[in-house]
Order: sequence, then structure tokens, then C-alpha cells
Amino acid sequence: MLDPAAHSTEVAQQLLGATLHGPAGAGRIVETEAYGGSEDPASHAARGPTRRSEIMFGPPGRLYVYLIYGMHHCANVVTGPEGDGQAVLIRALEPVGDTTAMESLRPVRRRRDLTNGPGKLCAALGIDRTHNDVDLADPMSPVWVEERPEAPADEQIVTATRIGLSVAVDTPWRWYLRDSEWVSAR
DNA sequence: GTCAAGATTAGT
DNA sequence: CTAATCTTGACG
Repeated sequence: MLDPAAHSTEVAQQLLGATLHGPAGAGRIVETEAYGGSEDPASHAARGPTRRSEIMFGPPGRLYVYLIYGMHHCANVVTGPEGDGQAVLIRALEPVGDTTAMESLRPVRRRRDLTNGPGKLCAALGIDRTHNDVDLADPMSPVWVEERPEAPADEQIVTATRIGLSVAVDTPWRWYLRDSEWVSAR
């Protein structure tokens, strides 16, 4: 069962198979990355709370959204004990249900480009910084996480290094579902 | 105040 | 491989 108060490395794996709901649609989580607090140099929380990262230091189970490269939003689940600064980045989704709204919000050539990346999935689901700090456990929230009906088999879960970093490049804190067509990178 | 870098993406 | 685009956080 999903326990946001657990360490981000555990929650990252618990989130695989869960469904992320946003204003414009929903998708099954197929790829995640864990970020730690002060012990993780790649984390926004590495140097203590700042105006951007303060949400990471708040209660677990809330949404942390940030803008990267001036144009893409990334969605994270705050995890761990309050004050620690951990979070899990949602990197890829398999679309669930009607994708009409998602596709009109973010037109793509290939269908797989709709949600196979952290910036892409936010654009498709309509998630941005206005959703910062929402309670992900509440189905009434504009953005929330529906717990998975059952855990994926162990052999379906692949452990890998995180993407796009310039530090801590060897830390194997990325997880994805082996058979998913929607994973952002192998 | 100034400035380099960034948990990305689409296009050449 | 590179441009796009702008916020953040470090430094002074």
C-alpha cells in the first residue's frame, strides 16, 4: 500500500502501477525517480529549504511542481518525514481512459509522445505550478493519485540510474516497468 | 543586482 | 547536436 511517509526510494516503487489523475486526464505510472534530502546532491532539497523547494520539506503526500528550462513542468510526490525534503519525480505514464482532452491540450505526432517524459505528462494532464501543494490522496483534488489495485510482479520492475543529471549520475534511483511502451528512456 | 545552470523537449 | 525560454539560487 502507498505510504508517502516512507523513504522516496520505497515510494518510487510503490507508485509504479498507480494512476495519476490531472485536470485533463489520467495515466498509469510506469516510471519514477527518487530524490533525497540533504544526502542527495541531485535533489532540489540538497541545500536546505528555499522558496522553490520548501514544499519538499512539507508533509508527505503533497504535490511538488517546478518549472524546468523555462518551459516544462515536472510533477513530484513529496515523501518521507516532514522536514526531510524527499520527493519522487513522475517520469512517464501510460494513458488511461479517454485521451481526447489530453491530445487537444498537447497535440503529438506519435501517440507515445503524449506521456513518455516528465514534462510531456504534465503538459498532457494539464498540471502546472498552480497545483503545487495539493493533497494527492484526495480524489477531490485537481491532481491526485489512485492507488494501484495490485503491485506489479518483481521481475517487471527495472532499477536504473536517473536521467538528465550532472551529479550523482551513478545513483540507481530510477524504476520503471519492463514491458511498458511508455517509459521515457532505457 | 547579476548571471550561469537547469530532475526537458522537439527539431536539424 | 542545438535552440528554446525563464526561474532559481549563489554571490556580492
